[in-house]
Amino acid sequence: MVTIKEIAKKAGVSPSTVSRVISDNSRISDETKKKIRKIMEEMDYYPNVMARSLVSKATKTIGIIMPYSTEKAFANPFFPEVLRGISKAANNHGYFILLSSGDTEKEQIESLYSLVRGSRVDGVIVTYFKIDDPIFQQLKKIKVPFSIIGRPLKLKGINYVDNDNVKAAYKAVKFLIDRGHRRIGLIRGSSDFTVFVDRYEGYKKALEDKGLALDEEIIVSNRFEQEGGCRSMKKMLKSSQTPSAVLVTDDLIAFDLMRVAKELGYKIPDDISIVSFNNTMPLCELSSPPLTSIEIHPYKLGFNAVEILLEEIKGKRKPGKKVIETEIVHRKSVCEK
Amino acid sequence: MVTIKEIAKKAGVSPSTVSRVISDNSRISDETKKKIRKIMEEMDYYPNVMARSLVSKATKTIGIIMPYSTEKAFANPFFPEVLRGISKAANNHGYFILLSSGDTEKEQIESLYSLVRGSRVDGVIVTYFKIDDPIFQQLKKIKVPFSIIGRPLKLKGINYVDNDNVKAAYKAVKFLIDRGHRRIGLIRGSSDFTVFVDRYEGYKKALEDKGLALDEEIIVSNRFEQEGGCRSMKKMLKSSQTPSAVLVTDDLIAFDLMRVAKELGYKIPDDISIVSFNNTMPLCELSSPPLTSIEIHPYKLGFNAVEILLEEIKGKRKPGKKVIETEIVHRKSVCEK
DNA sequence: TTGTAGGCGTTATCAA
DNA sequence: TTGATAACGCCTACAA
Repeated sequence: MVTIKEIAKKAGVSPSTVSRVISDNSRISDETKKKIRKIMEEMDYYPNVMARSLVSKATKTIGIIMPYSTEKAFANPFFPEVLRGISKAANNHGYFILLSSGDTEKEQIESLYSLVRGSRVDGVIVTYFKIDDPIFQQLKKIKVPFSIIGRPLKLKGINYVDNDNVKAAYKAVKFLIDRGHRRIGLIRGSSDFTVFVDRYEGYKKALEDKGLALDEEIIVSNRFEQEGGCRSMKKMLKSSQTPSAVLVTDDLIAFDLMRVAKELGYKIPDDISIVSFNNTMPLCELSSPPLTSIEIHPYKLGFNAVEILLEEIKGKRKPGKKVIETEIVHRKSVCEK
Repeated sequence: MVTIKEIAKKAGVSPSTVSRVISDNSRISDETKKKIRKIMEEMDYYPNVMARSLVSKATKTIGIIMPYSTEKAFANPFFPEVLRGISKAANNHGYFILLSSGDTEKEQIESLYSLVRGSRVDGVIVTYFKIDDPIFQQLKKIKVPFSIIGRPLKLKGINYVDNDNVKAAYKAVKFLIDRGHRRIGLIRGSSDFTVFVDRYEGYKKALEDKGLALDEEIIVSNRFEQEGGCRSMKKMLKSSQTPSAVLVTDDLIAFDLMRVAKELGYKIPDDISIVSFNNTMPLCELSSPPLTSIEIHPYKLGFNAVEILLEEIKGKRKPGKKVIETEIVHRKSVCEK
């Protein structure tokens, strides 16, 4: 491994001169610069990042935290897509990305801890927001710059990127109402995540604004537990008055719903219209019928999470938020009534 | 940031003593150890990784290379799944993972270069093998331990993890033949990747063994180009004698084929049976009909790529390979003839 | 069992 | 415009 010293020796100058050439310091003669650059080339020199970080206190690396376990995270195409955006933005700025892992909450926290405390990263991006997740306390405690994808509960001094989920759900419900639907069900998703809370909020608001009553009978709360979820879906569909449309907070769940509905003999969209979230590709296009879904632009979410974070790291701005627009992608799972 | 020195001062010992306690050196009295550990706890000490790597020459980090662009890579659920396996194994060994990015071949190589030459990583995993991809020359040139997911062309001295793709394709074709199919088409995939070359090999071998002729008319080479792909598929389906079954080298392509086939009025599996590769979930289950596909265990591929790599890094073994078994997952896209 | 001193590869400060 | 020198935080002979 060739070092700055060896270059210096070969060039007959001091190590500091070489260092200055590397940083393109203005007070080095062009002549020396040229000479030294040539030697660096010849000797195939590359600066040692470790040594550099040791003095500069910066690693040019950001840590990424996925929901534990990474296992589940990757199952949902949302996260790879977010990662893509992060990757791209980081790359643009010459930053590297380090994936934090951990199958349990505890491992997750340990991983974060060692990442930050060991000075492996300059900042951290958390790809989700979950209420009461201890990771956020940890994050504040260890005082590392971070940004969140999702809406945190307490906003002061926190960077985050999010969709306006209230609005998105509102628009979706309005979309259904405009097409003549009056009895609209909801599959909510875990209320531990602000995403789902917000979508619920938008749903309620839209019904209210249009003078439609909220009916708990056609609101399903269960989620990730496949089993309970299916049972609740069935219950909803068989309720005293079957909904003519359902808003679902995640495509993957919507597919389950479609399956359940078909099992019970309902036709989609004739008997039941469905609008869902995430516009998961190619799933939404391939399902039958193709699913009308709300594009939330996970790539942009990731991309902007990096931008915001780096602005803070570079001291250019105070923490703030960035909202990514959403739009409904029309397919075949909704009919007019 | 609390350092070893501060701990030393507080404890009234020398920094080296503290360092020895950290590495649990056997020649430090239990008493001192206990005392110092307590102080470290109190002062919330955490060793600085950069400083440590600077002297130890190890980063406890492995770099991951996805096909450029990371963009496309994540579109195929195969890669997230591989990443999961890598992540898990790395975590088990206390290693971190650094994602290499780059939208172009050139960027990719630069990224790898700075990763390795900057001493950011102890080793590298390449998640694919592409014939003549300059990344591999680069890899050899910079002399970094690495392992590959996929079968490299020259095997000597290279770590790799792979399925036996020849065998897998062979079994798939045999499976179709056993069910009465005699005219079996193939959608090959780019011959730049050994994966696809091998699957083609297995296909040919199976036909040969069973005394069936190879018919170029029902072998489609195009791939990633959506357009040309569809046209070729149509051509195959409309060939002088439509195949009763098709082997497809990637689920995502199989879905395209299904769509094209349906457009042309063919029923699946009644008119055309399909077997494909990757067992992409939940896609394979959700498609109609659900797709019979070959599980290649991407998680295991990733997991073992790490294991092999770390064995080499730790000097425990010579480079070698590891083969991951495959199996056909039976669904509804194949019928008896 | 512990301390001293030098070094890992860079950068930054202060002189020259 | 350049060179010494110290420092970043840690590790490891070599001494004691």
